[in-house]
Amino acid sequence: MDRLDKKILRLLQEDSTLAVADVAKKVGLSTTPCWRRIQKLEEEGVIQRRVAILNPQKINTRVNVFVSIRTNAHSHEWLKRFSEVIQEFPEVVEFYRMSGDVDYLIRVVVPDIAAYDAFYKKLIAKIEIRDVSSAFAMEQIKYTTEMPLDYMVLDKETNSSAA
Amino acid sequence: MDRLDKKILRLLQEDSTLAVADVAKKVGLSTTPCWRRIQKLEEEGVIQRRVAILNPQKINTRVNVFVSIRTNAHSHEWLKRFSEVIQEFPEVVEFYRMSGDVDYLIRVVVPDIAAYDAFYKKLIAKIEIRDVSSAFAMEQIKYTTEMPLDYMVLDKETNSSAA
DNA sequence: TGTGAAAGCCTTTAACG
DNA sequence: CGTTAAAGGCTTTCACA
Repeated sequence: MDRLDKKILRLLQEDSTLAVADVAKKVGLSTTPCWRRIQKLEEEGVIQRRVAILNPQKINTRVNVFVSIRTNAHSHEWLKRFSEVIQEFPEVVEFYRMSGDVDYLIRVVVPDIAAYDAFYKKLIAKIEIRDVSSAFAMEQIKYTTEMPLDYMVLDKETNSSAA
Repeated sequence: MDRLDKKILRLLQEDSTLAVADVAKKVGLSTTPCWRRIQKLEEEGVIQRRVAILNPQKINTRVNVFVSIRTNAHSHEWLKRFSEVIQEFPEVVEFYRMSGDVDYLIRVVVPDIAAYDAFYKKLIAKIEIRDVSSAFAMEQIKYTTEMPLDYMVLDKETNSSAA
């Protein structure tokens, strides 16, 4: 991966409907090499997928809840079961194993507090959890799927050659 | 929005490279009406954008940090400034105003703890914050841009008519 | 690796039930 | 609102530098 791949990724992270020819123009390439690069980035799994991002307002999932979970069952078995349970819920859009005093953190999207309560009841009915604490977001000020590309490790461009 | 729009959204949330004809087939429509529906969903802003999702591993942003922020400057001015500062950082991918004892919650993506420390220093150099506490994720178990569509409010399908 | 052009597929429009 | 079919554009491939 080099500077041009990075430019391509930057563009496609913003808008994946861009035509290959347009991407090519913007990065200063003609279509075929640009197409080949995009292809390669997909094969290598750098580009994982292309998706439509929906407006949460319009689909009635405007409330974000962060749920901190503590457990005493630190077994592999419990985590496996917990994982499976969580994956089943489409309301859970993010799920992290944490360091520190909280064991797991999940982000849940729902229309309102009542729906969160229903979700919560369904969750604790399915698996035993020592301690759950919920924090409600009043407002989502920023949300993006664009990752910073500043940390990308680029191949040394010692000259014009590459692998 | 009706049941068919919902199906279309479900498909495009998963994979926006699907050809209109394929979407049409899957929802049991022919291409033109399906195309018109997708067009409308975009115009109405239900579909906000189409983006490429990158693999965090490959672009060296595998570490997620959740930063809880408390402030005593509860003024509109302070929030405006804070917002602007945060938006500037590509490492901040989510930003919420919270209820409860934490005022703001942000998710930061970086390659490692050292990079987080550098980010942290840049942040506090730019704006005064009363209290910052960082929680590191050891593992991202689930991350999806797919929102649950179960809460969507559908038009009453009393018969076959619509607006 | 890059260029330019040809082939084929998809999107988009139009004409019509 | 649905269908079928034609037009135009984009992706993808190929031959070549």
